[in-house]
Amino acid sequence: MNRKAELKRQQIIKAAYQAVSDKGYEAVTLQDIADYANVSKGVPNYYFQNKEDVLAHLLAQITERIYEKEKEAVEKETSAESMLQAYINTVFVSAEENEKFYRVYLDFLAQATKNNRYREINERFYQNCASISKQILMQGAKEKTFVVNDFETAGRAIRTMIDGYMIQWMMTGDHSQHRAYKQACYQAITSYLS
Amino acid sequence: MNRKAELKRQQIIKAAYQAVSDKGYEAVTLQDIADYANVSKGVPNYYFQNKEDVLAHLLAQITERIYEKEKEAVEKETSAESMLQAYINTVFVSAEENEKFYRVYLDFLAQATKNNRYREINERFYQNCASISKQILMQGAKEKTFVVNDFETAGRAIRTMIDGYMIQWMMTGDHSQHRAYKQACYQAITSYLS
DNA sequence: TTAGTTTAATTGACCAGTCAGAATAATTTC
DNA sequence: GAAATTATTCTGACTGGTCAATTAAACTAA
Repeated sequence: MNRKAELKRQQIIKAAYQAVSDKGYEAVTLQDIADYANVSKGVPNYYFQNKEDVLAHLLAQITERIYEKEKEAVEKETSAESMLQAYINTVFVSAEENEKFYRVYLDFLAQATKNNRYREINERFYQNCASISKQILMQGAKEKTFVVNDFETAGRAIRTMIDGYMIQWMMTGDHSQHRAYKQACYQAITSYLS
Repeated sequence: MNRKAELKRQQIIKAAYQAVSDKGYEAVTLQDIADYANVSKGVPNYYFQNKEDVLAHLLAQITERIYEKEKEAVEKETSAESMLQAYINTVFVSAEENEKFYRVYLDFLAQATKNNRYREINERFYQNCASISKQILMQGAKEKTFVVNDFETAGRAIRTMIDGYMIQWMMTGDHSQHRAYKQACYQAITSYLS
């Protein structure tokens, strides 16, 4: 019952993810989302308040999932360096997944400047990312692997470089450069932290 | 004659800039652009092929102007450190101008993943930025102020951090943090280069 | 049967681009 | 230098199309 409804909602969110990735945030229609989910046009409106509601759930879900993956990967490691490496590896999973995610995420970031709901969801994501960075940095400080004055500042710097490199990679439109950007990102961060 | 037409085109591009900043890339209509320019609906279509053409000219113009300002500011300086400082100062001009520019620019970046014309214009902008970074880094290497292995890599890293910090600042929605983000950006770059 | 779910049809709104004709500016002619 | 002619620019109604959201009808499974 409620379980089945939850599955349906998942189905719609997943379809919305694919649809936004293919067509872009604004271009996407409820019809598209319904088509990708193999349901009729009315269904998304039945399970969600409106189009924005579907998309807000989508943003919340993809950022939450990314965070959980990152957290899990980092917590498996023990040394600061391997934690950082695991973090970067999880962020730069693969060209295909990264392109899909950042196409959608970038669209939401652009919207977030005018939409408080998206901004809040993203704010939570940033804070989650900051908590991961802090974990890595504290380990690094303990080991004396990294030189850290202020955890807050350094944590922000890490996410800055990740997002910055990812966007630049996106703009090249060249999947084969994925590995190179990942390494450049890792080196920029370690260079910053030493 | 041709001069007058050019003024009119400028008027429309300027109006489009304001309109996109206020309403967002996709939400903006030709009617909005006409309204902001105080002309009737047909005028943008008279001076440009279509809506996308107006917006492509807008992107080309704002990126070109930013580049020219940055270049001019950097070339006034002589030491690597002051060049870098001048660069950052020009990027982080003021909260108001930065918000306006990045609101629009971020919208275009999101579009660029699906629009080759925008991607190419942005690519040119990236290359222009890279040439500025290179100028600073070469001076830094000569002075031995900065440690640089690869100009290409370091140049990209600089722009990465600038864009990353600017986006994070945008997401805070807090104008009063502008100065803090500027300094954080400067410190991250110098820290990376030493 | 009936509550939950899905489909199909409808409504009302919006928009890009077109175009015919109006208005204005430039040029020519006498 | 005024009138006539031509070129340029502007206007806004109109077209064809799209869309979100609503509604009512149909289906389904307990």
